[in-house]
Amino acid sequence: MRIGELAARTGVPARMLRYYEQQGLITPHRLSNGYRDYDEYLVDRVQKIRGLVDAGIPTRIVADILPCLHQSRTIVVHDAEPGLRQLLVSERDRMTEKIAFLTQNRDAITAYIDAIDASHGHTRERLAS
DNA sequence: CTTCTTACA
DNA sequence: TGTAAGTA
Repeated sequence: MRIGELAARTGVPARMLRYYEQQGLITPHRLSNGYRDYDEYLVDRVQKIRGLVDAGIPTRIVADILPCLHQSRTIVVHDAEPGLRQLLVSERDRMTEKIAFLTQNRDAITAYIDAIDASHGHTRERLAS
């Protein structure tokens, strides 16, 4: 598929798909006309990339983690590089901290939303969200 | 009409 | 990340 379809199916802008390619996160083939040609499995791969990046993981790190997520759910590690393990451990810890941080913010926002609902009177129904 | 690259904001 | 330009 071409970039437009992949963008639509993943929700990731074509601009970012080209960017991911520059970062070495994905390597689509090229059509005779020069257009990028993405394989089906890249849909899943891009969604995983977006998940990692959205979690705040720098793309350079994502590039290291990606090969571990080799398509299927089974994690296949070819090279058990010692440096990578340590890197991932520290990244995971950062994720844990970030999750705690986000959890606090989410709860704060929830409280705020409740306050808004409360101020709008109890007779009004909330049909929209 | 979609995509490509490069470059600027 | 969005957008403009000039192509293929």
